Amino acid sequence: MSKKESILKAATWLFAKKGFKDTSMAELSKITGAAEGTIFYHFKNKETLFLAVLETVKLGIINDFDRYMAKKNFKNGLKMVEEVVSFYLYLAGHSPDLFMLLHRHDAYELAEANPVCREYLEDTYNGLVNIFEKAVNLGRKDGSIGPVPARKTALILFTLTDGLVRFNSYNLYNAGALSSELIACCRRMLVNV
Amino acid sequence: MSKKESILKAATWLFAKKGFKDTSMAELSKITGAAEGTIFYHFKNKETLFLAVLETVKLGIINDFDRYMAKKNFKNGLKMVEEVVSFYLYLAGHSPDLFMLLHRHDAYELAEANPVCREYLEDTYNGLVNIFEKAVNLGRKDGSIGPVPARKTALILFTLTDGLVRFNSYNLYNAGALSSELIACCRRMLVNV
DNA sequence: AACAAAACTGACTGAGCACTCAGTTGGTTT
DNA sequence: AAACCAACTGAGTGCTCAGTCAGTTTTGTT
Repeated sequence: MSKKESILKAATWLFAKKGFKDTSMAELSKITGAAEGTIFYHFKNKETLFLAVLETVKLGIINDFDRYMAKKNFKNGLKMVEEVVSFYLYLAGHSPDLFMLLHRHDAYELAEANPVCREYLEDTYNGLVNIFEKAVNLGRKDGSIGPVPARKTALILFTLTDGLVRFNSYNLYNAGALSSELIACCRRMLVNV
Repeated sequence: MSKKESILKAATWLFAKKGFKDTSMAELSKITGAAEGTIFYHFKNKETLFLAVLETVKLGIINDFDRYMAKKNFKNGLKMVEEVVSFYLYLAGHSPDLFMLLHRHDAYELAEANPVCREYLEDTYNGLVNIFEKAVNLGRKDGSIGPVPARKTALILFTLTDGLVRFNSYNLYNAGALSSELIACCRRMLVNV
């Protein structure tokens, strides 16, 4: 792994763990073994580094989902929704850093001023919501899902799933214990009666 | 309004707008017209001030809900769920600062080390989830809601509603346009068939 | 009026921070 | 071997910030 790569990797971890402001370049330098100057040689400034991290997060999540979708074929739309929800929870459990970064306010604050940042966020969320929407549309066609508006329902499904992941990271409630109930709720919400 | 009160009020606004780290005592001093020394006379340090803010947030939200519940009587449990969701969205729209503070990571990070902070958060969330649970239990009894586990369902309803509020504050999607669909989803999720 | 306590002040301090820059290293080209 | 260059270094710089403190003003009490 090149020094640039290890800086990026450690930065992802640190930004996720501590947030933008509480991540210091001195600590990043210590963790990676790279001099502070080296960090600024590869990344113009802290904000640029953060943007690079956001891009890898976006690519990482979208790539994980693509690979999952490629090797699966779903019985019907409703089943697909259920499995997408499950996979989302699985991913969030296995790559907590990626989701933690999306759940902090840092990126949204930067997005207000920085169009590139905004684009990364929109791409990430659109990619995810689109998958839910595809599943709902499939279910509408094959009859497993009732007459619900696809896009809005996809947004709600996504919000619900993502909200549970977030709650889990707060350590206030154990959202893991809710996952099967979550899927039951989605089913009741969608199923064609 | 005493100087202490105006410091607390301005701090709530600033912490919500900028987060803990990006809120400076110098700016707080300028906004309130109180000298920096005055702030530290009333609040031992920045963290103590933040805790005081969190307490007012907790009291504010719980108080708002209490007053709402006191003057309402609901047709049935399902209707109550719907109206509680609506009221939550209404409150979040009218007191965005309170919810923004709960949606930032500052409080959860502090809660890891500070039991008082953790208690404030748990009280706030428990107060809210309990209201949802009451509504679900009512619906189970009066038959408007099907045989769902009350606590878990309440948690999911809360997560869903709160998730929508959060998404709205990100300015990525307009969650306001989703509120009626949200209530329809809750209804489908709960209704006794 | 005299006094004490509480409220308030703002210049100051020391620590931490992002970022710079003059210089070094090690590999490749001519 | 000379010239070149991208990668790398870390002490140094200027700035911001939370928190302090010695002193002043306001308020309440006798």
